[in-house]
Amino acid sequence: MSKEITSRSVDFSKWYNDIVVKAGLAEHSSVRGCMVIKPYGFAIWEKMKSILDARFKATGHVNAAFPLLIPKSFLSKEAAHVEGFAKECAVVTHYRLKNAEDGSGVIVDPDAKLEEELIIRPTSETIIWNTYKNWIRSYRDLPLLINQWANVMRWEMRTRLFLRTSEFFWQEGHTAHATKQEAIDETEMILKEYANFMENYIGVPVIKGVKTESERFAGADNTYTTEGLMQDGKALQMGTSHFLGQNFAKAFDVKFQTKEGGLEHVWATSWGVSTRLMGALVMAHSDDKGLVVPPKLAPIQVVIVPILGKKMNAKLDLLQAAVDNIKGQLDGVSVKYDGDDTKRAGFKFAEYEMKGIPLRIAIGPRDLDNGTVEIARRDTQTKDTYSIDNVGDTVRQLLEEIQNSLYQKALDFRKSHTTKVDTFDEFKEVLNGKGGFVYAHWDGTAETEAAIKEATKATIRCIPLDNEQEEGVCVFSGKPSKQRVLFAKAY
RNA sequence: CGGGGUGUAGCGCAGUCCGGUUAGCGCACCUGUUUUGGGAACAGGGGGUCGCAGGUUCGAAUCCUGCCACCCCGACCA
Repeated sequence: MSKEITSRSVDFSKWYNDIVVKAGLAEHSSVRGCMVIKPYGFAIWEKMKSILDARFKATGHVNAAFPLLIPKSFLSKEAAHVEGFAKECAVVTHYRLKNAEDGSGVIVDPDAKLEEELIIRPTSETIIWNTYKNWIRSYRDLPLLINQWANVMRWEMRTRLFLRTSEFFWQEGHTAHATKQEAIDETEMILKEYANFMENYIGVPVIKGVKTESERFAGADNTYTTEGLMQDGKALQMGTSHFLGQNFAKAFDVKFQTKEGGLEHVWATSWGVSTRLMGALVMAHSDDKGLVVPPKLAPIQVVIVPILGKKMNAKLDLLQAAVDNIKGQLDGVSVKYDGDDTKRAGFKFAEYEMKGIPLRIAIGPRDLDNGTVEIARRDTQTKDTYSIDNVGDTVRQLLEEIQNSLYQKALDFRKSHTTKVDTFDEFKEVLNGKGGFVYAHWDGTAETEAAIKEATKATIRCIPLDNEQEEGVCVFSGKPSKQRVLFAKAY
């Protein structure tokens, strides 16, 4: 057994790391804080991308690409923005290397110092709004609905594969609108798209809500979020959508002429999801045998493994016919046939379980005699024998069942890990016990929020949208409160 | 940036305290034979600047000095 995975119950972090590495999703690179996303991991990310990209386009957005490097001065134009990001920016100071005179290798050429340093984008609002200034003149240029798929860099102190790396991949939408309401509508529309994707594709139920001021994106008037719950009872912010007000329009002086001839600053949004979603996928569904990939995101949905050997050697023609038969019935399903005769079937079973392939079809000599196949579900680890004649229908139905069942399981988990509390003792007890989401009354002040974080490490994940209004008192300060907010320990 | 730990074959490790054959083990890899319905067995084989740089010594993976890298735990964050 060369590929043992640390059990979730022993060490959740180690378990997570083991899955990511051993399922072939990603590994640490030689660059501190940066990972290599391996082909299998990237294939899943590509599926996420193509689904999201289609939705962005269906809702009127187009893709573009803006520079990786941003003049340092741009960042400082929006006060809150610079405050939020300055501490984690990588800075380019020179544009040339040269050989050291003592032959010790290559060094930075001190004569090639940049007049203005460039930062590697931690996010692109500034370079984009600097550009939008030139693109927007009239109300007829609006709305401007642009997305970019890009990598960004934030110099993190501590990193974890997919969940927090210095460089990460994401999409960032940046839109400009003529009215405040239109920008808010855009922000909320995207949030719904995100939630839909997370629930129906990744299979993770999410709470939609708005962030408190202290958790808000640097430069936003309002930040909307989708919060998922992982198997260890910690929350993961899976996507955010920001209403930027006129902050960037004012900082970069982006005005448009109205129909009536007036001159006004435009209203903005930005929104993004990142490769962090890969982490959510892992932590929501996987088990001690490895990764579990929801069928809709699986690069390979079905793997066919023949049971090779002496008995099978006499029936290779029949095997080929059976494989062709199965593949013929699975048009539109992603199928891999693994006829590698240097590895044994048992080895392959374990390997594909590690990689989370939703369905495995095994065909042995007995199956060929009986006109059957054995189909194993990755999620439930159950095996059953089915007739080969309608394997297409069977597979399609099972894939759908798996997709639904993963979501349902995650939903059940969330239900059993969501607690309403009315006292601070209860609050601490739940967080130190089973964890999960905690709904509690909060007096609405940043001081209380900070004090609770200090005392429990839990933060306000969001104030849920359409939140039930209910009179109560803050669990911490005892001051009056009109609603419960969502607390959790978070990634 | 603080605390802890680790650097020896692709991966995981032993050896380091107490210096001394040709640096060893498991997995992986290559060749062959027998196998093949849940990670095959046997036989043979290839693969090493012992993190880097100095120093001590007849002799250094091992002792000394300096440096570097990475991982884990905290503070910051999607």
